[in-house]
Amino acid sequence: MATSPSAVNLLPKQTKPSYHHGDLRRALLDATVQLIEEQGLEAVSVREVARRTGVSPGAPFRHFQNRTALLSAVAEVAQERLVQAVGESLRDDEKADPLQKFRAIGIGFLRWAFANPTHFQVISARLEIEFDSPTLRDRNDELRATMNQLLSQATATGLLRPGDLSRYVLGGRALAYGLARMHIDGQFPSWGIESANSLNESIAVFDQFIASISA
Amino acid sequence: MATSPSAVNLLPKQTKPSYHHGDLRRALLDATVQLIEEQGLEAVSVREVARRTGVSPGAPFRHFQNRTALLSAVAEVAQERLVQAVGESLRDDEKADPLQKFRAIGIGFLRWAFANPTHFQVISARLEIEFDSPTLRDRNDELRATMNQLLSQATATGLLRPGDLSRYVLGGRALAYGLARMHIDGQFPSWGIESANSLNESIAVFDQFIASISA
DNA sequence: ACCTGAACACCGTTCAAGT
DNA sequence: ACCTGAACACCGTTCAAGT
Repeated sequence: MATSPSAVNLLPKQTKPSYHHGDLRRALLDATVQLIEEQGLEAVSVREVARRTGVSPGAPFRHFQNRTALLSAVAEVAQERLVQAVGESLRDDEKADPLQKFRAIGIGFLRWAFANPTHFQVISARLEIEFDSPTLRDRNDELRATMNQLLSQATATGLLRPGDLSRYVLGGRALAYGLARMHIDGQFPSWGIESANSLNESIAVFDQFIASISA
Repeated sequence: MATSPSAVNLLPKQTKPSYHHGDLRRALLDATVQLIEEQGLEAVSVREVARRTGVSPGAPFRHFQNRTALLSAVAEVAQERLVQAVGESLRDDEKADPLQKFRAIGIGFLRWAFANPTHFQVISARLEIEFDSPTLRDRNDELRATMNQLLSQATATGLLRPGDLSRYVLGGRALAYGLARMHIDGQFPSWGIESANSLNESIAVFDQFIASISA
């Protein structure tokens, strides 16, 4: 109750919270996300984040080793949500056949990336810089294993066109990743696709890929 | 002859060229590329580029409006080379069938991107920031038109699986783009693929895509 | 016409000193 | 234990002054 922002009954003169016991780390992450949403990734400076959070320029360095670590932490949170969204998309199609489940992973990825372009951009930027954290690697391994299994099952039930399974997996992943990147890079307009339609079009492209690799 | 760097017969004491008539613009571009190759995109500062070129901190601004414009100019050169490489790849397969030509475009793209990761990264970074130059848009339109034609012909000659042509085109492009991005992002190792093998594997994935969309 | 070099307003990061 | 605020070495960019 004491940490709740709505608990303003005592000491109303304390306008700026001192964060001396509050959750500065979380506040910094929130401010960073908001700053990215307002001004883009490039505009993120540790000083500006500190300013928005009402602390001194040096304060963030008690919680994050450097600017990269701050952005990396934002990416970590974002990736957690992405993985969760993909997982939910998979669970929504629980009764579907293996190939439809494989599709659900890709569609879940696309839906989330298009709905959260800022977060996807941070994830993507992290990949560009950081040489994989162990948690990230584990999650990748897990998801890849799931996709491989699904395609094995699809093969067993005669749903899949013959071919190298892990190359279908990598292909699906690269396709979804490429579409999402093209979106955040603003490439769709120059491909004759209005922004409003880019998710639908991307899903259609992915669906045609799924149809192509069907038996 | 006066502008040739090998014409060092007169005035050997003039160790640092003054660039007062030389091609400072080109020298700055070269220094930028070299800096990116040595230290990465993030390390590019206008001041460091100026330092390496032997000019004052303000000099580059006579040739480029700002840091972004400098990087953008590097990207422009890079993109020219990419387009040229793709064109050559296409011409190498002049006698091939339409679908093989379509394949040649994708493979040419992949080969170039993997052989020139630095340049590809700059191109990709530019897309992230700049809202398409007219030249870029034209080149995109042209290439897309070519790919569409090829798939039309492939359909006419019964080589292509039924489906939406422009979605195959977009799919092929997104797939190649995604694979190239995964490479420069260093994602292949965490996909169980050694860096040395990532081009071959990417080509194999793309080839399996081509096979999938074959009739 | 093209470059210098000082100047300004910023940054990331560190670290003693405060609470 | 956690934050402040001064300090340092950078940056991007501008602009008078030099050649």
